[in-house]
Amino acid sequence: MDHRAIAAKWQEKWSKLNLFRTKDKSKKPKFYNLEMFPYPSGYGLHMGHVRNFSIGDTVARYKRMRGFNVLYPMGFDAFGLPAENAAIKDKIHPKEYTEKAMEGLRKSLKRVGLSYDWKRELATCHPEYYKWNQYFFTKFFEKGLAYKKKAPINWCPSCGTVLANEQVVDGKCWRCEGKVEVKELEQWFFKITDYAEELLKDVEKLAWPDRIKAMQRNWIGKSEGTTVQFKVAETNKLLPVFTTRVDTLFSVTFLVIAPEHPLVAELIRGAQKEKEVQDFVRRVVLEEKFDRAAQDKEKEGLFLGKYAINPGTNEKIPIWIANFVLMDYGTGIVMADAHDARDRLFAKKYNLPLKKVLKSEDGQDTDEYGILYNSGEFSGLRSEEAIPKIQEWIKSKGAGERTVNYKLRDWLVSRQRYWGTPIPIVYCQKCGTVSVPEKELPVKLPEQVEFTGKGNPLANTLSFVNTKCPNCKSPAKRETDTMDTFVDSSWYYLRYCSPRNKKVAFDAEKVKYWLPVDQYIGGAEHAVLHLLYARFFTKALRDLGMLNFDEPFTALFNQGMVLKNGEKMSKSKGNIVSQEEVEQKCGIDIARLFMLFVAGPGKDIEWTEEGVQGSVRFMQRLECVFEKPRGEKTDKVVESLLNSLVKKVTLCIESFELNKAIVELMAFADALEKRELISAKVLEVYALLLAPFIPHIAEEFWEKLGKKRFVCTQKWPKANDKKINPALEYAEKIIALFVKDVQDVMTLAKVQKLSEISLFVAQKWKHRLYAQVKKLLDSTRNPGEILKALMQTPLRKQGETVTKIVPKLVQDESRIPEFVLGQRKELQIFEQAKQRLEKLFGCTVRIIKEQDSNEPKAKQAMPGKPAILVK
RNA sequence: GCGGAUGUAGCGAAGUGGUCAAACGUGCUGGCUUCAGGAGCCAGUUGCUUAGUGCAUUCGCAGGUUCGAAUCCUGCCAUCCGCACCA
Repeated sequence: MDHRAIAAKWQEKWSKLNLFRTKDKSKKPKFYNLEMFPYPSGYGLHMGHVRNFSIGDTVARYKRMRGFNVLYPMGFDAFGLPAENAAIKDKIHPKEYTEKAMEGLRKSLKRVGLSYDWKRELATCHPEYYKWNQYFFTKFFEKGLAYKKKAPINWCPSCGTVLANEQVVDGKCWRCEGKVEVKELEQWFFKITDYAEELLKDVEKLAWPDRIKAMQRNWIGKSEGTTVQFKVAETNKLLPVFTTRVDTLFSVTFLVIAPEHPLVAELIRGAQKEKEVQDFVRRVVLEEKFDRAAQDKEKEGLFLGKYAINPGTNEKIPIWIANFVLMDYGTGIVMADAHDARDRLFAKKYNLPLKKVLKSEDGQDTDEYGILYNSGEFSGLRSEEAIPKIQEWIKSKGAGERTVNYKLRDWLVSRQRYWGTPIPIVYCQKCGTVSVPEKELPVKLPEQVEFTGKGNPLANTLSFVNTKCPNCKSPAKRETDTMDTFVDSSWYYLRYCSPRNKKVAFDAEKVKYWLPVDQYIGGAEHAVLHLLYARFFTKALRDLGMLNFDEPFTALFNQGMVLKNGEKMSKSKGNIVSQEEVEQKCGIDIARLFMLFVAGPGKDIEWTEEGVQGSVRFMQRLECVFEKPRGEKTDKVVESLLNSLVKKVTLCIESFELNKAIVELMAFADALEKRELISAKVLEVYALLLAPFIPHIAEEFWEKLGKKRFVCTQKWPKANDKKINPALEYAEKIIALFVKDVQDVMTLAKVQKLSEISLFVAQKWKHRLYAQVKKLLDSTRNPGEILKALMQTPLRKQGETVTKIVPKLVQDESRIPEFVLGQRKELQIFEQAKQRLEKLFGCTVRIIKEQDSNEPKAKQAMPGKPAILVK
């Protein structure tokens, strides 16, 4: 088979007939299946992408066959730094670079045979798209959700721009891994902190991987505690301190303030230590923030020469500044006590007093929750009791209150780069900061700019900077920062519902129909970046009255990476296996099949030639199977296997266990190879089941079977689930078990005597009986006849009978049904079971009543027990 | 330190209280077929043993619950990921 030709053939047919175009109206239930859209980097598609998208495509195709109206779109996250860096380096305009890359990516994606609705394609760098980024920005601005402030921010010198907190990893830039510095700059922020509580709370509602949910919770970092106001001695100044351990209040012997805290300057103004403190602050602050945060960093501090009053003890305690206190957590001031390891270290170094106030139940020193002493009226209380009481007491004194603190910071969205959405703000001397009204949007990115690699090209483009105030029409200047590209990806899933609409960002009716996304698929690298921002956007737009749901992605699946030689594929390591290469070598269906088969879709996999060979062989076997002569009738065994195959494959896809589904499909090919009687009907159903996994080849098979239209538009097969008497079913299961053993014994041991078989079976039965009886009692209404048969079965090796065991299992005797049925009825059940077994196994089954065995032992063991013999 | 996961043949990976631990794939060993093969078929791949059956051991380690545990509970150990001087 020429896999490349087949793939091309069917891709063309699908596309010609717009087979995957999605309608916005349908009587079918909707299913929004979405993959994180790719960044068009110009390096093309590698197997990591192919795996990711194949998983989504398999689900989409399956859901379509199951009768869902499936929205399965694709687009490009097209703004971003690499395009701009290419412009500086290779003198290609970012627009050109990006369009080229998208063109290449689009072609590659189509060659993978992914069933996207390409009519809905979008690219975030097009003005028709980013216009709405700007629209949302102005709405956020009006509502106070977007604001500008001067703050110390993360600056990446190599990217020449600021970064959000989420984009700093280990003190390094998430993109270029360059060292991040701290700068004081005026920047635009989105007020994501307003949603901290809701973002945290709603994590519980999500059908997301635990890992991702934990990371989100962790990032939001809620901690409940107390803000205590420490009065500066001999003044009315208050120093607010956040603590989670207010039970150690009476242990506080000094305060420590972050050096860059604005109150520091105020405290020392005019004091004799002023100069010394300023020098210290300058030195510490100049140190890079992320070096300073290193755990093994030597703790350094300086006494300010001032004192505060501990509201617990009313004692005068010294105020220090130190490098280990973080400005951006809590209030930037900590109360230092003897029950914190860091504070103790610091106190030791500078000879500060310490005072213990906690001990454990057994009188030992402890830093954990314990029993208070030396704590005034709270002595003797346990920490858990003391905390709320101290909070109350402090509140009544006006010296503080219960507070909740979050680690989450506001989202810094300004970027000093060209290739992004211009922030739609104008600075007017008269009117101040003015947002651009909707009718003047989009503020287009000027194309005639110079890429020098120094500074923001927009800031150097006067024709862009100089404008008129939208209010008063007097000369004004534009904001030259662009938006973080994560703004683009925070709402693209809404745009897919109406991608060409020029009047609104998204058609409310259509969004109401399609959203939220039923299945989102993507890598774990966006655990706190994109996923948190998108959640925030959804909630913010809801509060602007534009959406009526709280969470954008109901279910999330993290696919694993594709490794080569144990490492993630990357350009720099030179271990990229490209889509093109694989398509040439073995065909895209085989590659897809391999990646879905080799491990669960959530695990990392290694790309190996040997592994792919397995899929090649399976494909060859499939070809043989589909070329076998076909009859009218089908082997009964095949029919039964097919029925259970349908059930299993359906179940596996539903639970994202695509690897297991393929295992079942492989096993069925084996069975077909060994059988002679196969009807066309069986192969048709088989082709349907294969279709989501190997879409092109399955179409080819379908055609070979003489079927019209497409396999991918057919209905998913239904398993034949006949309702049967549960008692009968049970008898059948037991007999099936019997039959298997008898077969084993007879074929392997070549033993003819039934008594020997009985012995063998009886031994094997013991443990099975427990299970069966247990299940029987749980699941069957009237299992008397079978139970009786079971209970009469002696278990000779252990000298036990079922009768002895059953009461142990069931305390409630009443649950054991009465045995009203006699021997004759019992045989009748076996007779019925026999008939069904014959169907099932396609062989002759005879019921034999044991008589006249020569072996006395066996006779004793199996008195008159019906057995089944297979021929 | 906090949080999340994972631990089963040489490797990848099934099995999550009971028919059988190791399906399926790959690798390796032997045999058959072939001019040849990076092709196909058959057998084997924890140990002892058999003409065939069988017996013992085994799911990171140690306990516990159960008639019965890879599976449930407790405690350790190892690996991976995220956060971290978070007060």
